[in-house]
Amino acid sequence: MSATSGVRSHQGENTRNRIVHFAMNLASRHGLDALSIGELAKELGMSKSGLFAHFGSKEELQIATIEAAEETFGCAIIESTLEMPEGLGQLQALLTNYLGYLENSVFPGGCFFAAVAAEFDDRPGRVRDRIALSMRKWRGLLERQATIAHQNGQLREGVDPVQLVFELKAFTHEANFNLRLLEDQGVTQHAKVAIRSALKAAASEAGASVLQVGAG
Amino acid sequence: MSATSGVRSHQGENTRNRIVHFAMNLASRHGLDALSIGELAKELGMSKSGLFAHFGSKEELQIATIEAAEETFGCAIIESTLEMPEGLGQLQALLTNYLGYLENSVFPGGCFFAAVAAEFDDRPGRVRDRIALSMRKWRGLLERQATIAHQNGQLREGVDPVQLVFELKAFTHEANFNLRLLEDQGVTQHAKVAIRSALKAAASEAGASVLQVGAG
DNA sequence: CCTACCGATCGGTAGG
DNA sequence: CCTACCGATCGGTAGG
Repeated sequence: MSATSGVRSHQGENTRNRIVHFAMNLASRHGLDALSIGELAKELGMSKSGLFAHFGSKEELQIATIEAAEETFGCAIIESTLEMPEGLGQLQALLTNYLGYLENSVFPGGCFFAAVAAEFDDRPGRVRDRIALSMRKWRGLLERQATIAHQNGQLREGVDPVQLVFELKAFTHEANFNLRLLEDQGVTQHAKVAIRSALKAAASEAGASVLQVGAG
Repeated sequence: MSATSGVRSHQGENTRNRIVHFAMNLASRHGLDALSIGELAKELGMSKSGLFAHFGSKEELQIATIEAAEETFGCAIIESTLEMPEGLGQLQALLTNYLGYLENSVFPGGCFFAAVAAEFDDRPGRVRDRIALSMRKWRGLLERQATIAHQNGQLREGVDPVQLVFELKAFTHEANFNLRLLEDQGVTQHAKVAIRSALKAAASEAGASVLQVGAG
């Protein structure tokens, strides 16, 4: 990156980033529909039409918000695993990072995608499609590592990588759900126990050697 | 019930029931907040204020809608299990019925409670509290049967009934989630396989004899 | 980025 | 149950 490339960052882009970042945190708590352009403008100290001009429609604002959340999700959960050897170890790391993302409240309203997926799952359109794309990417990442684990002989015979990922992902979603609505003590503990025992049950001897004992 | 007791059913109650029933199906798709009194009145062919008079506030309408959904949930899932012997068999039947409730679209938007729980989990108030009560009742029912199974020697030593219910409930929620957003083929199949193998792994010899082989 | 404005719809009320 | 209405807010536009 050259010293002058920063010139390309117009002030408009910075403002847009500020808007989207604020919208992302708000949407994790109250949903993408409760994102009112007027309220957003008031809280950011700008005029409604000034904010609106950055997007052109509420739908565009919602999609930009989803894309920003996807990047935040990637930084919190995926990025640190990319240098690990692929397979069972990376799969376990992704799940551990997801639970950390819940515990650390990376979004103030819990998992952004769980929240907006439930909100839009019955409303066809571009917003729903963009959310579904994010969810498929995440599931694909988990399934890819489970499949590599399978190919590397890290899973016991007869273990279906897709079925395994269904079960592991179920535990992470249930943790988010219980944490948000029921505010249980140590609810992520249930998820950690479930994930650890599912991974141990699925691992071959070669696989067991790469599992972190203390982690989820 | 005497032949004249029906006189107590005022016409107002019938209208109220019609409203709540319609609201319940609408809310399973678009949420309890999108329940607009004006739209609801239009679709039911009555005036806004006429409909409003039955509840006095939108919050009361939302709570009445949750209570109606709880009854529908009970009829679809719980009622038929009450005459079964308690323990592992009833636990399995409740889970099987839940998956049937998804497959049969008892609510047009999937599981009513999963939808509204995600919507209100970050909005303190009476609506959220009523949703949380429903969820705790349902979880309590599952934990009760798992505990009875434990006491009856239907579970293997070392199996924690609460942990077991966490895992089983996770599979049912994941099925609802995938079914709504990702519209996967045979997604309840993953849940059925997961539930069956979790129950089999948790069951003692005595427990295994009460499990239905074909069921979830 | 702004002010000023549009029609539509919101929850809720007055009065019958 | 109704008509008629309230103030507030919605997404979006005109014009600068």
